[in-house]
Amino acid sequence: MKPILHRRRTLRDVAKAAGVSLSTASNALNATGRVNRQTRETVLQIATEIGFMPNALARGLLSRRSFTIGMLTNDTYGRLTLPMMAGVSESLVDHGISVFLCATNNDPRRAQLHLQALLARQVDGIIITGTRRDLTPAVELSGLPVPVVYAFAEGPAQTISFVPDDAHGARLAVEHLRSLGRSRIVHITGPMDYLAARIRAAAYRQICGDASEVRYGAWTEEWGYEATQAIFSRAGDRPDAIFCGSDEIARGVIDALRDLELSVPGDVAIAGYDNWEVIARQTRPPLTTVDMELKEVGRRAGLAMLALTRGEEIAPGVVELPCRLVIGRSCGG
Amino acid sequence: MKPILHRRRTLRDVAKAAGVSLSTASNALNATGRVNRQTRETVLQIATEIGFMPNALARGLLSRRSFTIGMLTNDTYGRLTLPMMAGVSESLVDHGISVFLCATNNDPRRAQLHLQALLARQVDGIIITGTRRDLTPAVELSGLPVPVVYAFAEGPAQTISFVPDDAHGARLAVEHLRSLGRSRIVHITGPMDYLAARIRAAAYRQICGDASEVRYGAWTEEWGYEATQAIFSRAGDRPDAIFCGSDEIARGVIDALRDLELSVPGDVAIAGYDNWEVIARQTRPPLTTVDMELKEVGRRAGLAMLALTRGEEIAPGVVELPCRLVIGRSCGG
DNA sequence: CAAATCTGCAAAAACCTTTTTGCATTTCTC
DNA sequence: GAGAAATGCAAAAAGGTTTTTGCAGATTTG
Repeated sequence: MKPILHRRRTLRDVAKAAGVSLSTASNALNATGRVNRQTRETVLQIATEIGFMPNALARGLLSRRSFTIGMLTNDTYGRLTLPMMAGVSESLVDHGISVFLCATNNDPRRAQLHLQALLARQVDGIIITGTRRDLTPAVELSGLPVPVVYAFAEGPAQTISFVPDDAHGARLAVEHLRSLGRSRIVHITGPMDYLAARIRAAAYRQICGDASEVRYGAWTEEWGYEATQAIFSRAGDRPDAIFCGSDEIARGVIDALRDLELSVPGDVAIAGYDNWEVIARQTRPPLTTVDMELKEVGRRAGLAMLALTRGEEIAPGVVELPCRLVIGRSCGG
Repeated sequence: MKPILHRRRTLRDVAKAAGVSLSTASNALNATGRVNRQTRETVLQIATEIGFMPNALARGLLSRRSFTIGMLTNDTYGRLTLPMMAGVSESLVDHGISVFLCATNNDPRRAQLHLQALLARQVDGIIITGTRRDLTPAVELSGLPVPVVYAFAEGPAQTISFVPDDAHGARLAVEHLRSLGRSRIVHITGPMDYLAARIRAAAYRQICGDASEVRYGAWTEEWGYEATQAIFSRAGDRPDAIFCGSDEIARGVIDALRDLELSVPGDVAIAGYDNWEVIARQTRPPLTTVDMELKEVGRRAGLAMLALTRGEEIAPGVVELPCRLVIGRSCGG
């Protein structure tokens, strides 16, 4: 298939058709300078008639702003990136900014390649997103000629980052469980080398005090199953609630409880984390879980970027954004 | 934080530092024209020294090719888009092409907005991705000044589309089940208004003939559970295998079988569809499932786009790409 | 009514790169 | 050693837009 590539219309076409000069046509379209009302209307009408659309390349060349930004992600799966992307887009599309998405696949060489390409394209800024908040970027980013913002990843000192408030998320879940009368709550979560896991565990410990018990492992269903088996096979008091570090873990936990012939939430209440809809909503019972509001994280990062590209100053630091508790049926109440 | 925005280096800077004219500098860097070896080396060295990087905007303005493409998606969740995006990127990044990702959220107004922006940015082409192959795009795309390619969506006549070969995927699963000695296979799948569901069902029917039974419903775990309950609560022969239209359905089916105290794969073998890793691998037992090779779909779409932007001709039509069977333990064997 | 102000438009410069053309030198050929 | 060819570089044009400057003619002011 060979598409008909009719040459795109330029300002010159508009000017010629309207019988005015380039500058007048430009002024008319942008409502700048001094243009007679009648003239302006003629130009506007002709512009829409022939489908004129200003060439963003030429514009960017002149203004030294491309009205584009780059987003570098190492997420191959998309579960974190796309919601954030939606937030970024949402905050920027109305300001005429488009987003280059670059998947690095955790390959430093590829990341470097993408970065070079973005800079060559004169992006106005770069947003780095990670799959965990304590991941060092695969590429050197200091001394760039454009502002950098981190989303779902903590940048180095003197940079700006937006991350979910893990402590807040953990408190939401744990306090919800306690408000429902549960007192023997254990916490099954992911690997200890995840900063997010440690922060959530600390928040949980602060609330539950001496009664607290944290089990670090993996972000998998299997680990949730295994940990639950271990917990319920030993002697002594049995927990009446489990706060899980992810919805996948929660799912494994519920599976194990079913095999142990314990009811959820009757015998044990379960709280998840992530609000990964496909899991959370389809688990039986549907999970009560913590939503990290990734879209909002993206939106805030986009807004910060917008301010920076305008030359406004923003205080560096890590901004922690509140989470939201999604009520399912796994905690009862 | 106010970043230090040291002005980006231009070719003029290089030329001045090297003591040559703009044209010579350009020729030296691009290995065009006639340039003395010594001069060229000097220019090259200075260019790397001061970190010169040609301005893609200026380049694009001149060459009338921006070396960018736009990707329009209505997938909010990201499960389909990001793998395809990775494939698209992979086939294009080495040719110096970057990708604008635009999430339309199924909102025609937003889609139109993104489309306008892409055209203004002089993209060399547009890739449309859908969440199902029979989805009409939210925006008018005929008569565009740039080539359009569809990925995981069938475009109208005279366009180019790449989709997974649903019939092939279904055959892979069903024939695998049969090769393991299963003969009473039922098919539980999603809504009948999905073309993909109908194609897979037809392929399944062709193999199983009179013994075939298709249950259309929803792409959910719940539906899988419910359909399984219905099938096994009636009188007559019980199936020894279930071919599921999605991994989520498969999961619901397995759940139901467990409640019926039937073993998987001992009593009933289960095949899924999608190879949605988080589900497929973490189900107990891990699913044998069909992978649609989304990355390859994206890669092929990218390659087609590349050819089109070079002015090569490509025959229109729907290209169906083979699927791959991923062996888990849910079918035994 | 002369001077000052305002109005409407055009010309030209600028953004940064690539490519074509042109002009001196130098090197080769007979 | 004279004409032809090759070499090395610079100047200029082009791509599409925005913005500054300039210049007439119309209108207002004292």
